[in-house]
Amino acid sequence: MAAECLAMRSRLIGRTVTGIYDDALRPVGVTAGQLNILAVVVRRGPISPGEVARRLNIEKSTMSRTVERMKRNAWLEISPGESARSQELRITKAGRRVLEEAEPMWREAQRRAREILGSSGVEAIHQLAAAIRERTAWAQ
Amino acid sequence: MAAECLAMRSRLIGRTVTGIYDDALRPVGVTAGQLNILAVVVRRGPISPGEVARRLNIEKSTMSRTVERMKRNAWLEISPGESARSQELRITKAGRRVLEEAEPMWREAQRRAREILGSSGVEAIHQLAAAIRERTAWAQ
DNA sequence: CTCGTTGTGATGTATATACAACTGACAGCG
DNA sequence: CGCTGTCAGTTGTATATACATCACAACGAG
Repeated sequence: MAAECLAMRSRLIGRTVTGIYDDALRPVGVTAGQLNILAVVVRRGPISPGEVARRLNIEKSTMSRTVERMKRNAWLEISPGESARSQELRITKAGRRVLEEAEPMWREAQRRAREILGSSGVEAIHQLAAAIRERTAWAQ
Repeated sequence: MAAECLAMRSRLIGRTVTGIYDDALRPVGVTAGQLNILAVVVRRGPISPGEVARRLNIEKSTMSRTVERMKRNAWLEISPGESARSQELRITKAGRRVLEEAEPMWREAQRRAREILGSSGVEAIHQLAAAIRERTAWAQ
């Protein structure tokens, strides 16, 4: 069982790859997940947490807590959105700085990950992720 | 960046696949990771936590806490090992029962996961995991 | 034998994650 | 207008995970 469990194996891959990025990003103190959120927020201007979560296929509760940490770090600014029940996220100066500092490191991590996974591995991951996102799109 | 980050994508895959197993296993109250530990312990007789962790490529601290939970559930029994600094894990009757009940569900989850990932996806995951394990073997 | 090193686990602290339950706000319906 | 259902976000609770550090035992060199 342990020799073939797909859950264990895909988590192993996830842990390993995440480790590469988190190692690289440690000097900046941002995680891969947080960096991706920053990237989405900077790109899409003021955007609601829920929208970011949908774009990144993240649970809303995970998003809520991650945003909280990023706000604590003053990387994100949160203001009430159009309707009183929604919010708007904006990147702050500090957030922008983090993003700029982190980008080359992210690039380096991406390079190292490619190296470790091999081009077929990289392709497989992109393909699988795309398939999952498509499949989940229907649920949203 | 968000469109191509390998860390995000591999974690997405891991989350999705894990979700399939955890859904299937929920009635028994065991997670995929715990089930794998049970499988290793039942197979390898009395075995130390460290050894299990090495076999499953799990951090020793993660292992320590997972074992604690499984002990709390009375699925595992912990006794002092040969040397005073090591321990021996044994599966209990309750643990065996869980394993038996869970196995068909695990099989079903595995089937569903295969279905979702497709045969090329399954192959890619096995291949990547194998490569990572090999690569890490050197570090151990 | 003593000291420094290494192996095994435990623990502190922090993030990511899930699911369920909850709150508040809105929107449509009767 | 008042209900009812839905949407956005939060919070409770639990697991998985990482890294650093600690405690302790065991081992090996001198």
